[in-house]
Amino acid sequence: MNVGSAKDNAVPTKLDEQTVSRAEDVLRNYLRERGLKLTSERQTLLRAILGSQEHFEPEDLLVSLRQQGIRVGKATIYRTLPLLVDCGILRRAFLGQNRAYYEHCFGSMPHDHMICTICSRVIEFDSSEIRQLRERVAEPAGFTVQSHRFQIAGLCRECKTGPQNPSPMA
Amino acid sequence: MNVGSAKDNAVPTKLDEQTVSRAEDVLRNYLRERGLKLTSERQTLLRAILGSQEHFEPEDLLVSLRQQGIRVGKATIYRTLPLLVDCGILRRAFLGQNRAYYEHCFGSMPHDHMICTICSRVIEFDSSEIRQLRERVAEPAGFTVQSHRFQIAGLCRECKTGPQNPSPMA
DNA sequence: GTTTATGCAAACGATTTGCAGTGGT
DNA sequence: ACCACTGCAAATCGTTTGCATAAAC
Repeated sequence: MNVGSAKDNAVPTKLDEQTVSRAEDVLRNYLRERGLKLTSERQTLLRAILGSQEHFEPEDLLVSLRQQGIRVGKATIYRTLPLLVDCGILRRAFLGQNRAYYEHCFGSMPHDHMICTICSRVIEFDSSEIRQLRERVAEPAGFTVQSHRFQIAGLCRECKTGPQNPSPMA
Repeated sequence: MNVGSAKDNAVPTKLDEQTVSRAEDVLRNYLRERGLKLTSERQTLLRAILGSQEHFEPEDLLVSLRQQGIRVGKATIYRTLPLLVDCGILRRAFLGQNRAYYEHCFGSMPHDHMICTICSRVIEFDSSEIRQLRERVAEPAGFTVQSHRFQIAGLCRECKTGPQNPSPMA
């Protein structure tokens, strides 16, 4: 059930070129449909995002790219991320407190997050049960589900014995 | 299963004095335990919050109080809300995009929210099933649950036939 | 060629913080 | 009296926007 766990942000890793080009197709179609353009910056960002295995903030992307000697304007990043969300490549994941966290969801198993209130470690878990539950809950209200966000705050195994931290869900 | 629905923010309503004084006790104890003080501003805010039946933002509180001719500094509000969250009277609820939403949870049934992506209507629903589910999911990871946040985005009954809006979960 | 995108820097808006004065305890 | 709290205004910080230039189509 546990899919993985994470700590660092937006660390670029080896890319599956196959996946990249499939994602690029998705993006290309999405853009064409609305008369938008597939610029080199958008391709760069798409690559960077698919390469990141973790949750990241817009700023992380900027830094990560700079370290690779690639310069992309901050505004471009902020303007591009919503596009990628909209075409289903990216999703906004859990929120720390009042800032945007993203993770790519292209080809990855749907999941949600547990976040340790002490060490901030993030543990992912399969969300299929929640997916069923959300339908069951929405139906009697005549509500049509588009998406959900589910996050659990608490103490991870390692922090359970350490000093307590009361803050429930920042 | 459906507990209610909401639209406007922080509209003061008639208060159950009994509830107010119980809540005040909770707050008083919480403060005393850490050498903090029960000021008149904190009492004012507690009252205002208990009186609000809806989800609200810090700014809503400020405005609502001003309308009643009560002046409380914005900073005081921002400094007080986390205290109330910490002592369990308040909770941070769903987040629009990157701002803080609160609702009081003193004596109210635990619930989560469905939010219509078109009209922003909020529908509350009982969260007991989610509470069981979160334990089931946390246990194998050795994770101790403190709290969760669950929100469903989609189309409410009324908007289902109106113009579509793609944005999944802002 | 036309139109959308980029990069920069300025603008924004929510939240936070420093500080002098006020008020619980 | 002491120390925390308030209010104000200034400071932060993530995010958005305006505009001149560059790049897709």
